[in-house]
Amino acid sequence: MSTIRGARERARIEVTAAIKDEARTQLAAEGAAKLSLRAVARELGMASSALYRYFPSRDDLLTALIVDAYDAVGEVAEAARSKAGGPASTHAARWTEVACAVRDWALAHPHEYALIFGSPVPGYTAPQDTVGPASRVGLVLIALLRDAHLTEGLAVPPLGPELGPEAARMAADLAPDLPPAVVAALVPAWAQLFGLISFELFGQFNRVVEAREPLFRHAVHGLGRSVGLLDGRVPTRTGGQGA
Amino acid sequence: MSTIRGARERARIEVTAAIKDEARTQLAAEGAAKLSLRAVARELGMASSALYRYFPSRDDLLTALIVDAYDAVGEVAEAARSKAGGPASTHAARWTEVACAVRDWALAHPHEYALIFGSPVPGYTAPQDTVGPASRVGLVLIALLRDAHLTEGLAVPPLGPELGPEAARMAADLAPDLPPAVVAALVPAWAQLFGLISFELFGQFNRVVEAREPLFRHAVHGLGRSVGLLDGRVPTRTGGQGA
DNA sequence: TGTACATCAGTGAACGCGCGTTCACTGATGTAC
DNA sequence: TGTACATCAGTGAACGCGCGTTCACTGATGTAC
Repeated sequence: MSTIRGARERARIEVTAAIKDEARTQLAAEGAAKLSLRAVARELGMASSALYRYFPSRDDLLTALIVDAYDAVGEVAEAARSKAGGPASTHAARWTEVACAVRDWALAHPHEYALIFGSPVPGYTAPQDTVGPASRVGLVLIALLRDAHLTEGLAVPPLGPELGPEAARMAADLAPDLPPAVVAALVPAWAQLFGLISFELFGQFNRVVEAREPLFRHAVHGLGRSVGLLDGRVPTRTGGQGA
Repeated sequence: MSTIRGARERARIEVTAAIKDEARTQLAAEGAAKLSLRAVARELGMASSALYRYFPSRDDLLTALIVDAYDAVGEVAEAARSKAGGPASTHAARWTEVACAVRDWALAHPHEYALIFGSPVPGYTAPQDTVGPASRVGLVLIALLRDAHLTEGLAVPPLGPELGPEAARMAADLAPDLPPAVVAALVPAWAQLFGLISFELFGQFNRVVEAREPLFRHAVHGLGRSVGLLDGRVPTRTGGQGA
């Protein structure tokens, strides 16, 4: 009977979720390196050996948390893009909203952020399952730029000749419909966005920056300009709707 | 006798250095979280208790490694600034050389880099001793911009009014002789520079970027422009030698 | 509907490990007179 | 120059801890006939 089998399956899903939730709690309390199966089991009132029915090893639990974290921040970014501003709002504004949403998520989940954007956990190598979720934020940025390219147009950034082949290769891989120069600007901008967040989160801004959100918005606005988004202050306009 | 006391002191200095060297080796092999006093002692052929004559606890050894790492990358940046190009070279070129030197150091010492720019080690909070060394790279960038400001001049970046007070505060703290708008651009640029390096080092560029050095130079060049460095392509020029 | 069997979640004890830190000690190095 | 004493690097045993993982097991849930 599918409902009865469903019951067992539902129980499995619930316990799996409970394990991950408790693991996330411990992550927030102690960090990834100190995450221990025994402590999770203890807190859940189970024998530590029981967890092996759900995750074959500690590393697999870690992998699940990593995938979840990538998915969480990816979802936040996607939501911010589709929600941000009415149709009247500019793509530059949407760009900023996506970046702020990612930052907000990071501030709310610092240890999950560190898990995916901090130093790799020693002795742990990310398996293939993580590469899809890992690219979701990047895909949001690409989609946003594509959208801008097709409507407002983009101020295509300058591109030195020594970067031509790599820009073409990356564009072919990531966004064949965008000018290579835009892709060659976007990839670093993506890294730089997370540099801003990491510095704030990991304490490098302590005793240096006080008004962090305004400075972040300022920098993100600049990043938007660097990838070609028009903000009204730049009158020159290249590309655009099929022109 | 000072030579005899010197002998004891010199021995102390040598053993301290040997401990840190071995600890760095283990850092490179296993990462910071797995660094253990016992393993260091074992490798050195000492009793583990002997290390307590040199470092009162594991955390103090970690702190020493952190300070050393900040100092190492700071020195590399300073050397790159004073060495880069003859007097004929532009400040934009020097900016790029400093950034490349930092990146080269990071690629050569990935675990030491992760120690200072990755996620904080769980349960460890950096003591006061680290704040001086931690700012050395930033100081190099400030000095470079100051130099540019006094000779070539800087294209002062735009600054929204909402950031005015924070920009003024940061400028007063960090570089009272630079325009606040430049400081408000430099601080994020500093974070973004390390964002580029971290993404490369921590694996986010895997399967995305192949020609990493050219892309890095490209992005760093853009960062230089964002803080107002003139690269010949920007004819407008503000500020400058007292003008 | 009832019975025999298979599946599978969860138990609890155990293995073997490495860790940070403390402590009383030995013996060599340095110091004061 | 020689002797008594203080300093200090280094030892080795021990404490108490938590960890990941395995294994034989119990008992409840689901399945086939």
